[in-house]
Amino acid sequence: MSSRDSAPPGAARLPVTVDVVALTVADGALQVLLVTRLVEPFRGALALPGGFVLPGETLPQAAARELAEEAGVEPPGHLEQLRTYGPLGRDPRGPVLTVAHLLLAPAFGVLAAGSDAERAEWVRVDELAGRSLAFDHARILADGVERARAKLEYSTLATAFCGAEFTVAQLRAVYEAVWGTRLDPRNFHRKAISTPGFLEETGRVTRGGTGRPAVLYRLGPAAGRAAGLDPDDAPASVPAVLNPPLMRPSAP
Amino acid sequence: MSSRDSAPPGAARLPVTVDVVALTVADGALQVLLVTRLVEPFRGALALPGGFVLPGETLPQAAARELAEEAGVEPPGHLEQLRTYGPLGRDPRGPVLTVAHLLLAPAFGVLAAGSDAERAEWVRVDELAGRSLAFDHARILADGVERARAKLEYSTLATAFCGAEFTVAQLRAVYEAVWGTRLDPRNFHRKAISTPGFLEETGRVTRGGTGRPAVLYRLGPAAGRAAGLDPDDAPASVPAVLNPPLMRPSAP
DNA sequence: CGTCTTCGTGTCAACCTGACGATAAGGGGT
DNA sequence: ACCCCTTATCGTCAGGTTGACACGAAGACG
Repeated sequence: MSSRDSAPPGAARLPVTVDVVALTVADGALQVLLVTRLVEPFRGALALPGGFVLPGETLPQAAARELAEEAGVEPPGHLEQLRTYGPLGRDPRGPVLTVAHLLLAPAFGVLAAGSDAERAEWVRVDELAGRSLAFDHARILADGVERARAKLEYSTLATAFCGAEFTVAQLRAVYEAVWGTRLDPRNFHRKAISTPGFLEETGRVTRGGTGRPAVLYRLGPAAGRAAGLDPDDAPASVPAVLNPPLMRPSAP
Repeated sequence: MSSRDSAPPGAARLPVTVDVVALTVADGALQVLLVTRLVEPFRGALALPGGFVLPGETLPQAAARELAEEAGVEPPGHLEQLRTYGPLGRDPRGPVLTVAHLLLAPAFGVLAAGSDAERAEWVRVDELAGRSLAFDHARILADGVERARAKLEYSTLATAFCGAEFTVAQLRAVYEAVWGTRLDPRNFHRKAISTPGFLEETGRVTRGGTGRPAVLYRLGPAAGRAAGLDPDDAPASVPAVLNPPLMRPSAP
């Protein structure tokens, strides 16, 4: 018998949460926003920011609200859905479905925790090896990092880690931090410049830094800018303009 | 205040469904399994097979059960999660969360609908242009097809459409059907053969067909075979062994 | 005015792709 | 047995892309 009847007979009504893997690049390293849990279960453990979806909320809205509550700011950057986990075997209190999201953003400061808010902080991903997270958040984080690494290969998403204007060297630093590798500056420069629609010259250059000044670019027309908090968060929102892709080096 | 308390205060408990984009290649075309709805809403309309998640079920279990109920068979092939579609604005009865899945399988027969079961049938994707599906299933289907097209580029998933043993020409036919393009048989053969770990010779050849007999292959060791109904459906279950990828031709 | 540092351009071999010719190996008709 | 048709597999070759690396450009600093 078909089970899409108007009144689901034995259908489960599940509590639904959103968890956010918020990544940024700072100090030359990939960092993730984590909170210290103040309540059971997993009290005192590190966890991804997140919480229950409220009635009348869309998923991106819930993700943005939780980020705002726990980091204290309206986060910029690119937000996309990552994957759904559950509902069994991931919360000791019972079945819970969680829709994980991925946020790629320029470094932004987190508000010091006020009163009962969970304390949020940036943690270097490479220093999390071995440390355990609450729930199944270690796996969700691993999936998010892998998604980010893969997306840099064939999309222009690396620019989501940069500000509005950036140099080719800053963009390269993003790739190096996310992939954990070193890239040849000259070859990277050639690929970035020669990819049509990737970078758009602003006409301005950096000033005051050490070494020769660098030309400033912004994200070119080929990429759909500002996927931001698009309520209809399209999966193909970032087109694959890097064709052929910029591949991460496999073996050293 | 943090909202991951043990008793969610105003947290929504949502009905959750799974919908399955089941794709196969038959008659040289990409086809999708659709059912005709027998109940409101969208009575009489075409829809993806799917239904409510039952208590105590995992998501892949629910997807497999719905497929079995509506197609009448235990489907083989590769099942993976596609994406979750938000609770708002997609079902006239109210908020419903649906976790869409993607099944890539060799052609299998669907049981003629028994009694009250919805009638399931294979429909060519290219003949669906313009026709509308129930709920937001048109968009889910589009996302699933796009995911399948993209995955063929850098993974060995095309073999999920084939049986245990197949020829290079059959594999090429899968690419041509999914991408809707023609590929040069000689260049495709070279790429498929020269990719390490992709194909493994069985030592046997086809018999009886027209033309020169072809060598039979099976999926090589580089790919994690049988992602099937893995309860812990890993997202990175299919490694990117096609490096550099096999790119679909862009513009003629 | 050197020197240091980083930015940007050029060069070159190795590799990969797309286009396409050539050969191999069956089946079917005469 | 032979020709012909079809499909599979192997080669060849020009053009584009990558990785490695030399070299000039342009500011900061002593």
